[in-house]
Amino acid sequence: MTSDFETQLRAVSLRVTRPRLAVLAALRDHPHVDTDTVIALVRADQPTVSHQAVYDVLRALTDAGLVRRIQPAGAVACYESRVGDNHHHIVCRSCGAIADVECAVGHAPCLTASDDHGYVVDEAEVVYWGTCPDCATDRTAH
Amino acid sequence: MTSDFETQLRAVSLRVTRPRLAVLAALRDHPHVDTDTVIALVRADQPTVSHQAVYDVLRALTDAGLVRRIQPAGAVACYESRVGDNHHHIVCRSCGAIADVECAVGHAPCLTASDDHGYVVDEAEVVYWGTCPDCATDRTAH
DNA sequence: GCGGAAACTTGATTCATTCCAGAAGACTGG
DNA sequence: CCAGTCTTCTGGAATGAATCAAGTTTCCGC
Repeated sequence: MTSDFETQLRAVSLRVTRPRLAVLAALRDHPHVDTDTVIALVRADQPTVSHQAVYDVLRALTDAGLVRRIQPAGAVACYESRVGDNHHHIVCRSCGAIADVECAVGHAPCLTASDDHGYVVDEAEVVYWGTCPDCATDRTAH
Repeated sequence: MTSDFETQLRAVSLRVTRPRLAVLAALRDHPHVDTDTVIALVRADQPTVSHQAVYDVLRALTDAGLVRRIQPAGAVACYESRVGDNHHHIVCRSCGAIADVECAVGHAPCLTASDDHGYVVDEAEVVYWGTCPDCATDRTAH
């Protein structure tokens, strides 16, 4: 598993360092975490890692395509390690929880813009907004 | 036109003030502007308006549903006055320009999550990422 | 092992956004 | 038309995620 991360890093020509392995491990175990949480998780394993290193690593991994950065409006940036499978997210308006949603159609016919204004579109991102089960229960229970 | 804004404000039980009218006018004339630009546009008409008032007004108008807040990942918040017509946006990765896209299908069949994880979904937001014509030209011309 | 380059540490800085207290302005009932 | 009341606005300070900068350490090919 650790060696798996190592393989991933080498595949994109990135050096294998402890902070990077720790970040990848943290994201594997905790999907949809914000930067602060990543820092805390990494430090549980490697206490001397600076927050700057985590920001740096997350940027490097995002640029390399190993992790994906998601940032719903009004929330801080979150990261996840699932990439390349075209899935989307549901965000709770109340508590900010994020859940994965498989792309309903796979080949995404609906995600071709009707009028692209001359833009070259390379990705369509879908965010569903709603209320998560916990918050819905709270509201009903009042 | 000004009286039109006044009618809109009264319809949602908001007081009619100069800053609010100026913000609505600015958004009508300039779609997809960030907060700083709104402040500049408002001050062109009402030089004494504080930045805090603009933030306050934008929040009030957003809560009331008169304007819509959009915030693509990695960009500051932008606002637009088109609401209620279920349109989406194309964002240029290079320069951040935003263009409107009509909803391709109207009733949005593709925007029903395949597995909602128990969430109550009330909105599906679509953001297309790509390159705008200007940036595409620059890149080709090199 | 060794040299060069990428990555990390520490600390300060930026900038959008929010918080706060007091003053001003807008609506309601008389 | 006028006073009272409550929302809204002004001005200034504070917050916090994210970035920048300089110097040191670590990694990798040779």
